[in-house]
Amino acid sequence: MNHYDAKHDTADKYSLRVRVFSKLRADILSGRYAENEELKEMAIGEEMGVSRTPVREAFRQLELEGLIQIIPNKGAYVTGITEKDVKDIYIIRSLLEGLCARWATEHITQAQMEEMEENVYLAEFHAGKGHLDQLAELDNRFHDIMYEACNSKLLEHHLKDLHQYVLRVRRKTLANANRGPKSNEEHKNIMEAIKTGNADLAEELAHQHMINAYDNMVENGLHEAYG
Amino acid sequence: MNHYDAKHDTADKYSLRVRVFSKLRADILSGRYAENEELKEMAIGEEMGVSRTPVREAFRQLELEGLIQIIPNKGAYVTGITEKDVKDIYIIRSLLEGLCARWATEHITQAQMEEMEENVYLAEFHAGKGHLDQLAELDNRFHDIMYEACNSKLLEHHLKDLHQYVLRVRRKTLANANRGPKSNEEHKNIMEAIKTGNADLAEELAHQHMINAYDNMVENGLHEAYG
DNA sequence: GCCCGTACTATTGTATACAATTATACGGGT
DNA sequence: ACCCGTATAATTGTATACAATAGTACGGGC
Repeated sequence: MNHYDAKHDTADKYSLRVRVFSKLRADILSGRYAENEELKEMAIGEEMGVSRTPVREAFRQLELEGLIQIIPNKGAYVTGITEKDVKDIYIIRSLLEGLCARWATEHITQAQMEEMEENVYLAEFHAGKGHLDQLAELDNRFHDIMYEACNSKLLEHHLKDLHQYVLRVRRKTLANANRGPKSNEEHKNIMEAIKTGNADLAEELAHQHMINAYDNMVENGLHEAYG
Repeated sequence: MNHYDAKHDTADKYSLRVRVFSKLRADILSGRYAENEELKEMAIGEEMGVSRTPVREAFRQLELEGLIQIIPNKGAYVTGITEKDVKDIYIIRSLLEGLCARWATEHITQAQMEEMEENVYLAEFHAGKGHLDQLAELDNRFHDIMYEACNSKLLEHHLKDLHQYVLRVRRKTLANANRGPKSNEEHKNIMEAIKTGNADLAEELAHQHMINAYDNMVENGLHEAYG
C-alpha cells in the first residue's frame, strides 16, 4: 500500500495537512490520547497514510491551539489540563460569553435567530427523552451559533478556542442527566433575551450561565461540562 | 552562498522554524509588509537563507495567530485589520485586562512586583525626556509583566494574542506625545493598587485604562495605540 | 557493583525532489 | 478586437533523503 492509495480512503476535499490536523484535534479532544502522551510524527503519518511533512505542519497548529506542546528536538506531547485551567476557562468565558450575548443581540441575523430557536426547542425534546448525547451536541451548537451571531471574528475566535477545552473535559466522564436540561433552560432564556433585543439581560444571563455551568461541574467533581 | 553559511549569520539558539516565525511576525507587526500582501515561501526562504520547509511551518503558526491568512493552493496573505477589529479588541481587552489585574493582585511575585515598579518609574523618566520610543517599549512591557503575574497561562495567552494587534496598529503612525505619559500614569495607579492588594481597584483601573486608550485612539483618528 | 564514555538507535529538523494546482501568456477562431 | 482553449510558467502541496540531536545499551575502568 503506497501513500496514494490511502489518499483516497476519505474525502479529498481538504489537503492532507488539514485532514491530519482535524483528525488529531478530534482524537485529542475525544480523549484517544492520554495527557502528556507523546505523539510521534512517523506513527501518526503511517496511520493516516501520509508523510511526515503534513503531520509536522499540523503539529505546529495544534501547538498554537494549545492542544499539544512541542519540545524542540524532543517531541510533541498532549497538553494536560489542570483543574485550575478549567476554572480559569470558565471565569474568562463568563466575561466573554456575556459580551458575546450582548453583541449577538445587536447583530444576529434572522437565519441565525431561527437556528437558535430551533436548537432550543429541539434540545427540549431530547431532554424530555433523556437523549444525553444529542443534548450535549445541541449544547455545543448553541454556543457556536451565538459566537457566529456576535459579528466579531475576533471574539468568535477566542471563544471557540476556549470552548474546545470544555469538550475535552466533558469527555472525562459521561454526561450528567441533570445539568443538560438545566443548561438548555438557561439557553432558552438567553435566546429569548436576544430575540426581544434586551442586550443587558442577555449579557447577564450568558454570564450567569457560565458560572452555573462551572458550579455544577465543581459539585460533580469537575467531571461534567455543559455550557 | 549555501544554506549552511546563512545559518550562522545570527544566533543559533533557536531552530530555523522559530527564527523564521519570529522574524516574519516582527516584520508583519512592524508594517514591513502591507496588508493583503502575498508572502511567497521561496522568497522568504531565500531572504533568510533557509529552505521552504521551516518557512511553511512558520506560516501555519502565523495563520493560527491570525497574522496571515492561507488560501489553499494559492498563497499566504497578510491579514488586514479593520477599524472594527481594533474596537473589538479594546472592548475584549477591557474585560480581560481587568480580570488579569485582579488575578495579578492575588498572585504577583516579589520579583514581578519589583519589575513593575521599576517599569513605571523608568517610564516616568523617559516621559519627562520625551523619549517616545522607550516609552512605547515600556508600555508594552508593563502589560506583559501583568500578564505573567496573573498566574494563568490561559489568560496570559489570550491577552498576549490580543495585545499583539495593538502593536500593528501603533505602527501606522508615530507615537502620540500626549497619550504616552497619561498611559503611564494609569499604569502607576494600577501598579499601586496591585501593590496594596486592592484587587477591586486594580480591576477597575485596568478596565478603565483600556477604555481610555481606545477613546484616545479614536480621538486621534485610530492611529495611536498606547495601552 | 558503580560510574562514565562510546557506539548505536530512534526521532526530530531541514533540504530537496517531484506532483498538483493555479496563474499567465499566447495564438487561432470568430 | 474579443473570446476561449491550450501551453507554459510560477507556486503551493507532499514525499523523501539526509543532517543533527537526544535517548539507550553496552562495555571498560575503577
